[in-house]
Amino acid sequence: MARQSLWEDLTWRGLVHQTTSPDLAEKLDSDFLTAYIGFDPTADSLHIGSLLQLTTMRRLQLAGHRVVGLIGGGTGMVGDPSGRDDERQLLDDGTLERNSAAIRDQVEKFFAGPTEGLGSVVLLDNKDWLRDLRVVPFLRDIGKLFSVNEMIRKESVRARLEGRDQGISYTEFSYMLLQSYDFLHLYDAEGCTLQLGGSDQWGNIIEGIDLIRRLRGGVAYGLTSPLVTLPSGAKVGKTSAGGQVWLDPAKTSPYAFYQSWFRSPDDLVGTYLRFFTFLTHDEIQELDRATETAPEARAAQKRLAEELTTLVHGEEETRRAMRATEVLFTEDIASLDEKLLLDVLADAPSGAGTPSMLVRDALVACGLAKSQGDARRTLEQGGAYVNNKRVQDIDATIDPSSLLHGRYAVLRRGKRDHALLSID
RNA sequence: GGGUCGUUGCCCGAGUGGCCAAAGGGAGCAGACUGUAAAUCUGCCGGCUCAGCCUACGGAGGUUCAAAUCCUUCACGGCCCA
Repeated sequence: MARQSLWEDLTWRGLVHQTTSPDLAEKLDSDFLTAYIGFDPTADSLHIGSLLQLTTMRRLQLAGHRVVGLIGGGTGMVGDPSGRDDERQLLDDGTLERNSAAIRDQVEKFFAGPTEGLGSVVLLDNKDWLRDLRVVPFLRDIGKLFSVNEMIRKESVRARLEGRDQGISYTEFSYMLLQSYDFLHLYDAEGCTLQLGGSDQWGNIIEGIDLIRRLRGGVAYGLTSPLVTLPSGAKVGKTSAGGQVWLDPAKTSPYAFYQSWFRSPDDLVGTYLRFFTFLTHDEIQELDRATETAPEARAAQKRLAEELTTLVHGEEETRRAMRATEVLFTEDIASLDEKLLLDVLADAPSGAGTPSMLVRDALVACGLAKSQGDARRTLEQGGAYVNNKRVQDIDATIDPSSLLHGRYAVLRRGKRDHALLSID
């Protein structure tokens, strides 16, 4: 059967930032390639930046290509200078090991499920071939092919050379060689001819392609996608607390995950739908129109949040998040039965209190305010709510008769952050 | 190794003996406006038992009635020289 053009789809979605060769478009649609994409084990979970890499892998897989997910257990020992203005803190082996394992699990989970008719997915860790590299042969065979003149012209390096305060260590300077070597290795061992990455990986990718050409006379390709921190440099997918949005439900609850997408600004929601979801072009365009004609309904944001939460956390968690979203912002919250109330707030921070305690103490106890002063300020400024009713008196207490089911109070700070206070 | 400059609050960055919890900007928080959006405007933005007190200007020690500011020393980093 005629394949739907992957290239056209990627282009339409805005996922193509740069390619190393115009031939790639043709290749992607006519051949079955093996492509790889790297994941840095710098934390014990992937975040939504890497979600883009996962979905892109998925798109290739759906088109029948074979994809290799490469965990950077070896390169993680060195640190990629790309896009950083300071030297990386090196992780110790134990941490690296744990991070690699956690990320491996997440990637595996993401690709779990029926695989019929799809390209295969392989997970590898570059420590398996980098760890035991021997210095002298490496310098002789690989290092020889790199020109320092060229390397220091790379943006990632130059920024650090010109920076007044921060230099670059030889260790990080060598990173490029290792990533290039990865590509060479995968070319040899897996027949991999395409590397995907964020646009900040461009420099590293073309060095790898060069290496393959010079050492093997082979042709390999690179395809970069835009960085998710987009146009206006907007705060993409930060939680309302300003933190990173993780894929690990223990680090970012499914509810918080859902909410972070639900709050996408109008002018970016269309981009996100294209980047992250597998909705059809028609569906997306329809949502674009909805945003234009009835922005207050936030149909696009809703759909985005629903799709992505399902993709990452599954249907059950998504249902819970949606249900919580429906009641959490009105005084109707008092009408929820106890089980549903607890269910809905299961992901929110919580704290224990005593009857008639000061509201400001309660805010701190639940973690909604980080200090007494902070809580006091929130009250003064009219940003504090108990059971979605605004409270402004600094010395207000929790009225025992207003407790839900005799022992709960739902605290809220500002428009969006909730917490559950339980009274013994 | 030598010389020199630097290390300030979440980040950038002023401050070179008292008027400094420390200018300015950014980020963040709250409010108005609203749609759990953006923009704009206003207020806040170390902690506390909050008109006062405590902790802070890389670490330690010292000079002084008084130090982010001066001295000594250590650590880290930039640049130049070897």
